[in-house]
Amino acid sequence: MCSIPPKTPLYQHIKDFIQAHIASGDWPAGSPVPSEAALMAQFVVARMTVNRALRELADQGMVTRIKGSGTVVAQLHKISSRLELRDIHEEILARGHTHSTRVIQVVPLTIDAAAAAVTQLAVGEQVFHSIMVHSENGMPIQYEDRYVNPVLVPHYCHQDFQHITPTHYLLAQTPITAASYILTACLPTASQAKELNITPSAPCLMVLRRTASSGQWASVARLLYPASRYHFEGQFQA
Amino acid sequence: MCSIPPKTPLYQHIKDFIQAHIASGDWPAGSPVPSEAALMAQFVVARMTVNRALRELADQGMVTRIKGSGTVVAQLHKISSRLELRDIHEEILARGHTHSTRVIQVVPLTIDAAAAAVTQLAVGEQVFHSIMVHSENGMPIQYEDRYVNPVLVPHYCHQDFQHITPTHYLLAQTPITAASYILTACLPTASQAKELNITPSAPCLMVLRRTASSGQWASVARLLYPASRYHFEGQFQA
DNA sequence: CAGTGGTCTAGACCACCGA
DNA sequence: CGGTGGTCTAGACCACTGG
Repeated sequence: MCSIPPKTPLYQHIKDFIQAHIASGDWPAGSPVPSEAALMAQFVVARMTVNRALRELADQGMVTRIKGSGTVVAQLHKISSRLELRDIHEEILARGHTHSTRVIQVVPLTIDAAAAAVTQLAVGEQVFHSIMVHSENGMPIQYEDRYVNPVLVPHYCHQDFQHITPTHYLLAQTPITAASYILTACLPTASQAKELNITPSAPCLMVLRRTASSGQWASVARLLYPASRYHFEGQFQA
Repeated sequence: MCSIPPKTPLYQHIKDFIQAHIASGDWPAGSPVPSEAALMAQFVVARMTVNRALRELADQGMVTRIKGSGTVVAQLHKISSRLELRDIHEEILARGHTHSTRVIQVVPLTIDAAAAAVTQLAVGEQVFHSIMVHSENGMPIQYEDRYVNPVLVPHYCHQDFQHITPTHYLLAQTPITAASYILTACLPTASQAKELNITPSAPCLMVLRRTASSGQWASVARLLYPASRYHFEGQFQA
Protein backbone atom coordinates (compact mmCIF):
# COMPACT_ATOMS: atom_id res chain seq x y z
CA MET A 1 0.00 0.00 0.00
CA CYS A 2 2.75 2.38 0.96
CA SER A 3 4.66 3.53 -2.10
CA ILE A 4 7.74 4.90 -0.36
CA PRO A 5 9.55 1.92 1.16
CA PRO A 6 12.66 3.69 2.51
CA LYS A 7 12.34 5.08 6.02
CA THR A 8 9.94 7.90 5.27
CA PRO A 9 8.29 9.26 8.40
CA LEU A 10 4.58 8.59 8.62
CA TYR A 11 3.74 12.25 9.03
CA GLN A 12 5.54 12.87 5.72
CA HIS A 13 3.26 10.38 3.98
CA ILE A 14 0.29 12.32 5.23
CA LYS A 15 1.83 15.63 4.13
CA ASP A 16 2.57 14.22 0.69
CA PHE A 17 -0.96 12.87 0.41
CA ILE A 18 -2.49 16.25 1.17
CA GLN A 19 -0.05 18.23 -0.96
CA ALA A 20 -0.70 15.94 -3.90
CA HIS A 21 -4.42 16.62 -3.70
CA ILE A 22 -3.80 20.36 -3.49
CA ALA A 23 -1.25 20.36 -6.29
CA SER A 24 -3.49 18.41 -8.62
CA GLY A 25 -6.28 20.89 -8.17
CA ASP A 26 -8.32 18.14 -6.57
CA TRP A 27 -8.78 20.26 -3.47
CA PRO A 28 -8.99 23.91 -4.54
CA ALA A 29 -8.25 26.77 -2.17
CA GLY A 30 -10.85 27.00 0.55
CA SER A 31 -11.96 23.40 0.35
CA PRO A 32 -11.86 21.36 3.55
CA VAL A 33 -9.03 19.00 4.42
CA PRO A 34 -10.03 15.77 6.19
CA SER A 35 -10.14 16.15 9.95
CA GLU A 36 -7.47 14.71 12.21
CA ALA A 37 -9.81 11.92 13.20
CA ALA A 38 -10.49 11.01 9.59
CA LEU A 39 -6.79 10.97 8.72
CA MET A 40 -6.07 8.87 11.84
CA ALA A 41 -8.45 6.24 10.57
CA GLN A 42 -7.26 6.43 6.98
CA PHE A 43 -3.55 6.11 7.76
CA VAL A 44 -3.98 4.07 10.95
CA VAL A 45 -1.72 6.32 13.01
CA ALA A 46 -1.92 8.17 16.29
CA ARG A 47 -3.43 11.61 16.43
CA MET A 48 -0.10 13.27 17.30
CA THR A 49 1.27 12.03 14.00
CA VAL A 50 -1.60 13.48 11.99
CA ASN A 51 -1.41 16.65 14.04
CA ARG A 52 2.24 17.14 13.23
CA ALA A 53 1.62 16.70 9.52
CA LEU A 54 -1.18 19.26 9.49
CA ARG A 55 0.68 21.67 11.76
CA GLU A 56 3.71 21.66 9.49
CA LEU A 57 1.54 22.25 6.44
CA ALA A 58 -0.06 25.16 8.27
CA ASP A 59 3.37 26.55 9.21
CA GLN A 60 4.47 26.53 5.61
CA GLY A 61 1.25 28.23 4.58
CA MET A 62 -0.34 25.38 2.66
CA VAL A 63 -3.43 25.04 4.82
CA THR A 64 -5.29 27.15 7.33
CA ARG A 65 -6.48 25.66 10.60
CA ILE A 66 -9.39 27.08 12.57
CA LYS A 67 -9.83 25.87 16.13
CA GLY A 68 -13.18 24.24 16.63
CA SER A 69 -13.98 24.42 12.96
CA GLY A 70 -11.58 22.50 10.78
CA THR A 71 -8.73 22.69 8.29
CA VAL A 72 -9.03 24.20 4.83
CA VAL A 73 -6.70 24.62 1.87
CA ALA A 74 -5.04 28.04 2.16
CA GLN A 75 -5.52 30.91 -0.25
CA LEU A 76 -2.06 31.14 -1.79
CA HIS A 77 -2.20 34.78 -2.67
CA LYS A 78 1.32 35.38 -1.69
CA ILE A 79 4.33 33.46 -2.72
CA SER A 80 6.92 33.67 -0.02
CA SER A 81 10.39 32.34 0.18
CA ARG A 82 13.39 32.53 2.37
CA LEU A 83 15.74 35.34 1.39
CA GLU A 84 19.16 34.73 2.83
CA LEU A 85 21.80 37.36 3.25
CA ARG A 86 24.90 35.35 3.88
CA ASP A 87 28.46 36.23 4.63
CA ILE A 88 29.99 36.97 1.23
CA HIS A 89 33.06 34.91 2.01
CA GLU A 90 31.14 31.74 2.77
CA GLU A 91 28.86 32.30 -0.16
CA ILE A 92 31.73 32.47 -2.62
CA LEU A 93 33.50 29.49 -1.10
CA ALA A 94 30.28 27.51 -1.28
CA ARG A 95 30.34 28.04 -5.02
CA GLY A 96 33.83 26.63 -5.11
CA HIS A 97 35.38 29.95 -6.07
CA THR A 98 38.06 32.07 -4.50
CA HIS A 99 37.33 35.17 -2.50
CA SER A 100 39.61 38.19 -2.25
CA THR A 101 39.17 41.49 -0.52
CA ARG A 102 40.54 44.91 -1.37
CA VAL A 103 40.42 47.16 1.68
CA ILE A 104 39.98 50.78 0.66
CA GLN A 105 39.71 52.38 4.04
CA VAL A 106 39.16 51.57 7.71
CA VAL A 107 39.00 54.66 9.89
CA PRO A 108 37.35 56.23 12.90
CA LEU A 109 34.80 58.79 11.83
CA THR A 110 32.34 61.31 13.18
CA ILE A 111 28.89 61.05 11.58
CA ASP A 112 28.08 64.13 9.53
CA ALA A 113 24.78 65.12 7.99
CA ALA A 114 25.33 63.12 4.80
CA ALA A 115 26.26 59.94 6.67
CA ALA A 116 23.37 60.43 9.05
CA ALA A 117 20.94 60.51 6.15
CA VAL A 118 22.13 57.12 4.97
CA THR A 119 22.63 55.38 8.27
CA GLN A 120 19.97 56.97 10.45
CA LEU A 121 22.65 57.42 13.08
CA ALA A 122 22.96 60.61 15.11
CA VAL A 123 25.10 63.43 13.77
CA GLY A 124 28.26 63.68 15.80
CA GLU A 125 28.33 60.02 16.78
CA GLN A 126 31.77 58.42 16.81
CA VAL A 127 31.94 55.31 14.67
CA PHE A 128 34.28 53.13 12.66
CA HIS A 129 33.89 53.32 8.93
CA SER A 130 35.20 50.73 6.52
CA ILE A 131 35.08 50.48 2.77
CA MET A 132 36.17 47.43 0.84
CA VAL A 133 35.51 45.51 -2.35
CA HIS A 134 34.96 41.77 -2.42
CA SER A 135 35.84 39.82 -5.51
CA GLU A 136 34.94 36.35 -6.71
CA ASN A 137 37.68 34.79 -8.79
CA GLY A 138 39.14 38.26 -9.15
CA MET A 139 35.91 39.86 -10.37
CA PRO A 140 34.49 42.55 -8.08
CA ILE A 141 30.98 41.63 -6.97
CA GLN A 142 30.37 43.58 -3.79
CA TYR A 143 31.21 47.08 -2.66
CA GLU A 144 30.87 47.16 1.11
CA ASP A 145 30.46 50.45 2.92
CA ARG A 146 30.05 49.83 6.64
CA TYR A 147 29.62 51.75 9.87
CA VAL A 148 30.34 49.95 13.12
CA ASN A 149 29.56 50.82 16.72
CA PRO A 150 32.88 51.19 18.59
CA VAL A 151 31.17 50.64 21.91
CA LEU A 152 30.34 47.05 20.98
CA VAL A 153 33.36 46.36 18.77
CA PRO A 154 36.24 48.49 20.03
CA HIS A 155 38.98 46.77 18.03
CA TYR A 156 37.19 46.77 14.69
CA CYS A 157 39.64 49.01 12.90
CA HIS A 158 42.68 46.92 13.80
CA GLN A 159 41.52 43.78 12.03
CA ASP A 160 43.05 42.31 8.95
CA PHE A 161 40.08 42.16 6.63
CA GLN A 162 42.09 40.28 4.07
CA HIS A 163 41.64 37.24 6.26
CA ILE A 164 38.34 37.74 8.02
CA THR A 165 35.29 39.48 6.65
CA PRO A 166 33.63 42.22 8.68
CA THR A 167 30.46 40.13 8.86
CA HIS A 168 32.35 37.19 10.25
CA TYR A 169 34.32 39.28 12.72
CA LEU A 170 31.25 41.12 13.95
CA LEU A 171 29.33 37.89 14.51
CA ALA A 172 32.23 36.53 16.49
CA GLN A 173 32.47 39.65 18.62
CA THR A 174 28.88 40.31 19.45
CA PRO A 175 25.68 38.28 19.16
CA ILE A 176 23.27 39.80 16.67
CA THR A 177 19.78 39.83 18.07
CA ALA A 178 17.93 41.73 15.37
CA ALA A 179 18.52 42.76 11.81
CA SER A 180 16.61 44.61 9.14
CA TYR A 181 17.33 45.19 5.51
CA ILE A 182 16.16 47.22 2.57
CA LEU A 183 16.68 45.88 -0.91
CA THR A 184 16.68 48.35 -3.76
CA ALA A 185 18.43 49.29 -7.00
CA CYS A 186 20.75 52.20 -7.71
CA LEU A 187 23.47 53.50 -9.96
CA PRO A 188 27.01 53.54 -8.60
CA THR A 189 28.84 56.74 -7.80
CA ALA A 190 31.89 57.49 -9.86
CA SER A 191 34.24 56.08 -7.25
CA GLN A 192 32.10 53.01 -6.67
CA ALA A 193 31.99 52.33 -10.40
CA LYS A 194 35.75 52.62 -10.55
CA GLU A 195 36.33 50.24 -7.67
CA LEU A 196 33.82 47.73 -9.06
CA ASN A 197 35.22 48.12 -12.55
CA ILE A 198 31.86 48.89 -14.11
CA THR A 199 30.48 51.89 -15.95
CA PRO A 200 28.57 54.53 -13.98
CA SER A 201 25.43 53.61 -15.92
CA ALA A 202 25.51 49.93 -14.87
CA PRO A 203 22.62 49.30 -12.46
CA CYS A 204 23.38 47.75 -9.10
CA LEU A 205 21.44 45.94 -6.43
CA MET A 206 21.81 47.63 -3.09
CA VAL A 207 21.21 46.11 0.31
CA LEU A 208 21.08 48.39 3.30
CA ARG A 209 21.37 46.23 6.36
CA ARG A 210 21.23 47.24 9.99
CA THR A 211 22.03 44.92 12.83
CA ALA A 212 21.53 45.35 16.55
CA SER A 213 22.81 43.55 19.59
CA SER A 214 20.89 43.62 22.86
CA GLY A 215 19.26 46.96 22.25
CA GLN A 216 22.20 48.83 20.74
CA TRP A 217 22.92 49.24 17.05
CA ALA A 218 25.92 47.17 16.03
CA SER A 219 26.48 47.83 12.35
CA VAL A 220 25.01 49.56 9.32
CA ALA A 221 26.17 48.19 5.99
CA ARG A 222 25.48 49.37 2.50
CA LEU A 223 26.26 46.60 0.04
CA LEU A 224 26.40 47.28 -3.68
CA TYR A 225 26.28 44.45 -6.20
CA PRO A 226 26.66 45.01 -9.94
CA ALA A 227 23.46 43.55 -11.39
CA SER A 228 25.40 42.07 -14.27
CA ARG A 229 27.38 39.89 -11.88
CA TYR A 230 25.08 39.17 -8.98
CA HIS A 231 21.42 38.58 -8.22
CA PHE A 232 19.27 37.00 -5.60
CA GLU A 233 17.20 33.98 -6.36
CA GLY A 234 14.91 31.64 -4.56
CA GLN A 235 12.15 29.19 -4.96
CA PHE A 236 8.97 28.17 -3.36
CA GLN A 237 7.96 24.55 -3.25
CA ALA A 238 4.43 23.68 -2.37
CA MET B 1 8.18 30.44 39.13
CA CYS B 2 6.52 30.76 35.74
CA SER B 3 6.51 34.36 34.63
CA ILE B 4 3.85 34.13 31.92
CA PRO B 5 0.59 33.28 33.64
CA PRO B 6 -1.77 33.50 30.63
CA LYS B 7 -2.21 30.31 28.61
CA THR B 8 1.25 30.17 27.08
CA PRO B 9 2.09 26.70 25.76
CA LEU B 10 4.82 24.94 27.67
CA TYR B 11 6.92 24.42 24.54
CA GLN B 12 6.86 28.19 24.06
CA HIS B 13 8.35 28.70 27.51
CA ILE B 14 11.19 26.44 26.54
CA LYS B 15 11.71 28.25 23.23
CA ASP B 16 11.73 31.61 25.00
CA PHE B 17 14.20 30.34 27.55
CA ILE B 18 16.62 29.18 24.89
CA GLN B 19 16.21 32.21 22.66
CA ALA B 20 16.84 34.52 25.59
CA HIS B 21 20.15 32.80 26.31
CA ILE B 22 21.16 33.05 22.67
CA ALA B 23 20.11 36.67 22.29
CA SER B 24 21.93 37.75 25.41
CA GLY B 25 25.16 36.27 24.17
CA ASP B 26 25.07 33.83 27.04
CA TRP B 27 25.22 30.93 24.61
CA PRO B 28 27.37 31.97 21.64
CA ALA B 29 27.09 30.29 18.26
CA GLY B 30 28.37 26.73 18.41
CA SER B 31 27.82 26.27 22.12
CA PRO B 32 25.74 23.31 23.18
CA VAL B 33 22.06 23.59 24.08
CA PRO B 34 20.89 21.40 26.98
CA SER B 35 19.80 17.96 25.84
CA GLU B 36 16.17 16.97 25.67
CA ALA B 37 16.59 14.94 28.83
CA ALA B 38 18.06 17.91 30.69
CA LEU B 39 15.28 20.23 29.58
CA MET B 40 12.68 17.60 30.53
CA ALA B 41 14.02 17.62 34.06
CA GLN B 42 14.41 21.38 34.23
CA PHE B 43 10.90 22.21 33.02
CA VAL B 44 9.27 19.04 34.35
CA VAL B 45 7.59 18.22 31.03
CA ALA B 46 7.34 15.25 28.71
CA ARG B 47 9.98 14.68 26.11
CA MET B 48 7.59 15.35 23.22
CA THR B 49 7.12 18.86 24.55
CA VAL B 50 10.84 19.56 24.72
CA ASN B 51 11.26 17.94 21.34
CA ARG B 52 8.71 20.24 19.75
CA ALA B 53 10.38 23.33 21.16
CA LEU B 54 13.80 22.30 19.87
CA ARG B 55 12.44 21.16 16.52
CA GLU B 56 10.73 24.48 15.91
CA LEU B 57 13.88 26.38 16.85
CA ALA B 58 15.79 24.21 14.40
CA ASP B 59 13.18 24.87 11.69
CA GLN B 60 13.58 28.59 12.12
CA GLY B 61 17.35 28.28 11.98
CA MET B 62 18.17 29.20 15.55
CA VAL B 63 19.81 25.92 16.50
CA THR B 64 21.35 22.97 14.72
CA ARG B 65 20.51 19.43 15.76
CA ILE B 66 22.79 16.51 15.08
CA LYS B 67 21.40 13.02 15.55
CA GLY B 68 23.32 11.08 18.12
CA SER B 69 25.39 14.07 19.07
CA GLY B 70 23.36 16.95 20.40
CA THR B 71 21.97 20.40 19.78
CA VAL B 72 24.10 23.49 19.33
CA VAL B 73 23.42 27.16 18.76
CA ALA B 74 23.41 27.75 15.00
CA GLN B 75 26.08 29.72 13.23
CA LEU B 76 24.11 32.77 12.24
CA HIS B 77 26.35 33.55 9.34
CA LYS B 78 23.35 34.06 7.23
CA ILE B 79 20.58 36.41 8.07
CA SER B 80 17.49 35.04 6.51
CA SER B 81 14.06 36.42 6.32
CA ARG B 82 10.83 35.73 4.60
CA LEU B 83 10.65 37.50 1.24
CA GLU B 84 7.06 37.71 0.16
CA LEU B 85 6.02 38.34 -3.38
CA ARG B 86 2.42 39.30 -2.95
CA ASP B 87 -0.28 40.16 -5.39
CA ILE B 88 0.32 43.83 -6.16
CA HIS B 89 -3.35 44.63 -5.76
CA GLU B 90 -3.57 43.29 -2.23
CA GLU B 91 -0.27 44.85 -1.32
CA ILE B 92 -1.42 48.33 -2.33
CA LEU B 93 -4.78 47.95 -0.64
CA ALA B 94 -3.05 46.79 2.53
CA ARG B 95 -1.26 50.14 2.60
CA GLY B 96 -4.63 51.86 2.38
CA HIS B 97 -3.94 53.19 -1.09
CA THR B 98 -5.80 52.85 -4.35
CA HIS B 99 -4.69 50.54 -7.11
CA SER B 100 -5.25 51.16 -10.81
CA THR B 101 -4.15 49.20 -13.84
CA ARG B 102 -3.35 50.36 -17.34
CA VAL B 103 -3.52 47.46 -19.77
CA ILE B 104 -1.13 47.95 -22.63
CA GLN B 105 -1.61 44.70 -24.46
CA VAL B 106 -3.07 41.22 -24.06
CA VAL B 107 -2.47 39.02 -27.07
CA PRO B 108 -1.71 35.48 -28.21
CA LEU B 109 1.91 35.18 -29.26
CA THR B 110 4.41 32.73 -30.65
CA ILE B 111 7.68 32.64 -28.72
CA ASP B 112 10.56 33.93 -30.82
CA ALA B 113 14.26 33.80 -30.07
CA ALA B 114 14.25 37.02 -28.06
CA ALA B 115 11.30 35.96 -25.91
CA ALA B 116 12.83 32.54 -25.46
CA ALA B 117 15.99 34.08 -24.07
CA VAL B 118 14.04 35.84 -21.36
CA THR B 119 11.47 33.22 -20.51
CA GLN B 120 13.39 30.00 -21.11
CA LEU B 121 10.37 28.77 -23.05
CA ALA B 122 10.70 26.89 -26.32
CA VAL B 123 10.84 28.86 -29.55
CA GLY B 124 7.59 28.42 -31.45
CA GLU B 125 5.48 27.80 -28.34
CA GLN B 126 2.05 29.39 -28.39
CA VAL B 127 1.41 31.57 -25.37
CA PHE B 128 -0.58 34.52 -24.13
CA HIS B 129 1.37 37.71 -23.57
CA SER B 130 0.17 40.58 -21.45
CA ILE B 131 1.74 43.91 -20.60
CA MET B 132 0.31 46.30 -18.07
CA VAL B 133 1.31 48.97 -15.59
CA HIS B 134 0.11 49.01 -11.99
CA SER B 135 -0.17 52.31 -10.17
CA GLU B 136 -0.49 53.18 -6.52
CA ASN B 137 -2.49 56.36 -5.97
CA GLY B 138 -1.95 57.12 -9.63
CA MET B 139 1.84 56.70 -9.51
CA PRO B 140 3.20 53.84 -11.64
CA ILE B 141 5.10 51.37 -9.50
CA GLN B 142 5.12 48.12 -11.46
CA TYR B 143 5.55 47.27 -15.12
CA GLU B 144 4.26 43.75 -15.59
CA ASP B 145 5.30 41.74 -18.63
CA ARG B 146 3.79 38.27 -18.47
CA TYR B 147 3.65 35.06 -20.48
CA VAL B 148 0.91 32.57 -19.68
CA ASN B 149 0.41 28.95 -20.65
CA PRO B 150 -2.82 28.71 -22.69
CA VAL B 151 -3.10 25.00 -21.96
CA LEU B 152 -3.67 25.71 -18.28
CA VAL B 153 -5.44 29.04 -18.61
CA PRO B 154 -7.30 29.05 -21.95
CA HIS B 155 -9.39 32.16 -21.27
CA TYR B 156 -6.58 34.37 -20.00
CA CYS B 157 -6.78 36.91 -22.78
CA HIS B 158 -10.48 37.56 -22.34
CA GLN B 159 -10.23 38.86 -18.80
CA ASP B 160 -10.83 42.39 -17.66
CA PHE B 161 -7.58 43.15 -15.88
CA GLN B 162 -8.94 46.46 -14.69
CA HIS B 163 -10.85 44.46 -12.12
CA ILE B 164 -8.76 41.40 -11.43
CA THR B 165 -4.99 41.17 -11.47
CA PRO B 166 -3.30 38.47 -13.52
CA THR B 167 -1.82 37.03 -10.33
CA HIS B 168 -5.20 36.77 -8.72
CA TYR B 169 -6.86 35.30 -11.79
CA LEU B 170 -4.12 32.74 -12.32
CA LEU B 171 -4.28 31.58 -8.72
CA ALA B 172 -8.00 31.16 -9.03
CA GLN B 173 -7.68 29.18 -12.25
CA THR B 174 -4.87 26.82 -11.46
CA PRO B 175 -3.15 25.76 -8.26
CA ILE B 176 0.48 26.87 -8.20
CA THR B 177 2.68 24.08 -6.95
CA ALA B 178 6.10 25.62 -7.43
CA ALA B 179 7.58 29.01 -8.06
CA SER B 180 11.03 30.45 -8.51
CA TYR B 181 12.24 33.99 -8.78
CA ILE B 182 15.30 35.98 -9.65
CA LEU B 183 15.76 39.40 -8.16
CA THR B 184 18.06 41.80 -9.94
CA ALA B 185 18.46 45.40 -11.04
CA CYS B 186 18.21 46.89 -14.51
CA LEU B 187 17.59 50.03 -16.49
CA PRO B 188 14.24 50.37 -18.23
CA THR B 189 13.89 50.25 -21.98
CA ALA B 190 12.68 53.39 -23.63
CA SER B 191 9.10 52.19 -23.76
CA GLN B 192 9.18 50.89 -20.20
CA ALA B 193 10.52 54.23 -18.99
CA LYS B 194 7.75 56.00 -20.81
CA GLU B 195 5.01 53.82 -19.35
CA LEU B 196 6.46 54.13 -15.86
CA ASN B 197 6.99 57.84 -16.29
CA ILE B 198 10.65 57.70 -15.31
CA THR B 199 13.85 58.56 -17.13
CA PRO B 200 15.72 55.80 -18.98
CA SER B 201 18.60 56.19 -16.53
CA ALA B 202 16.43 55.53 -13.46
CA PRO B 203 17.45 52.14 -12.01
CA CYS B 204 14.72 49.57 -11.45
CA LEU B 205 14.34 46.43 -9.40
CA MET B 206 13.40 43.49 -11.56
CA VAL B 207 11.76 40.28 -10.45
CA LEU B 208 11.64 37.39 -12.89
CA ARG B 209 9.15 34.93 -11.54
CA ARG B 210 8.21 31.54 -12.93
CA THR B 211 5.35 29.48 -11.63
CA ALA B 212 4.39 25.92 -12.36
CA SER B 213 1.32 23.83 -11.78
CA SER B 214 1.49 20.05 -11.55
CA GLY B 215 4.56 19.71 -13.71
CA GLN B 216 3.68 22.23 -16.40
CA TRP B 217 4.84 25.84 -16.48
CA ALA B 218 1.95 28.18 -15.77
CA SER B 219 3.33 31.67 -16.04
CA VAL B 220 6.52 33.67 -16.50
CA ALA B 221 6.38 37.24 -15.27
CA ARG B 222 8.93 40.01 -15.52
CA LEU B 223 8.11 42.70 -12.99
CA LEU B 224 9.87 46.07 -13.11
CA TYR B 225 9.75 48.44 -10.14
CA PRO B 226 11.28 51.93 -10.26
CA ALA B 227 13.77 51.90 -7.38
CA SER B 228 12.79 55.41 -6.43
CA ARG B 229 9.26 54.28 -5.67
CA TYR B 230 9.53 50.71 -4.50
CA HIS B 231 11.85 48.47 -2.55
CA PHE B 232 11.76 45.26 -0.59
CA GLU B 233 12.39 45.23 3.09
CA GLY B 234 12.39 42.76 5.88
CA GLN B 235 13.68 42.01 9.28
CA PHE B 236 15.08 39.19 11.24
CA GLN B 237 14.28 38.76 14.88
CA ALA B 238 16.30 36.37 16.93
C1' DC C 1 28.77 1.27 25.26
C1' DA C 2 25.74 5.14 27.03
C1' DG C 3 23.79 9.38 25.36
C1' DT C 4 21.53 11.74 21.81
C1' DG C 5 17.86 13.04 18.74
C1' DG C 6 13.82 11.12 15.32
C1' DT C 7 9.73 9.10 15.47
C1' DC C 8 5.50 7.06 17.15
C1' DT C 9 1.57 5.52 20.28
C1' DA C 10 -2.74 5.60 23.04
C1' DG C 11 -4.53 7.82 25.80
C1' DA C 12 -6.00 12.67 28.05
C1' DC C 13 -8.02 17.59 29.06
C1' DC C 14 -9.22 21.88 27.23
C1' DA C 15 -11.21 25.84 24.32
C1' DC C 16 -13.52 26.71 20.61
C1' DC C 17 -17.08 26.42 16.79
C1' DG C 18 -21.38 25.49 14.63
C1' DA C 19 -25.84 23.55 14.78
C1' DC D 1 -24.35 19.50 22.18
C1' DG D 2 -20.77 16.83 19.29
C1' DG D 3 -16.86 17.66 16.41
C1' DT D 4 -12.78 20.21 15.83
C1' DG D 5 -8.07 21.50 16.68
C1' DG D 6 -4.24 22.81 20.62
C1' DT D 7 -1.71 20.87 23.87
C1' DC D 8 0.38 17.46 26.84
C1' DT D 9 1.87 12.91 28.98
C1' DA D 10 4.53 8.64 29.86
C1' DG D 11 5.96 5.53 27.92
C1' DA D 12 8.38 3.10 23.55
C1' DC D 13 11.76 1.60 19.60
C1' DC D 14 15.18 3.02 16.50
C1' DA D 15 19.59 4.97 14.32
C1' DC D 16 23.13 7.48 15.04
C1' DT D 17 27.15 9.57 17.56
C1' DG D 18 30.87 9.66 20.61
C1' DG D 19 34.39 7.83 23.50
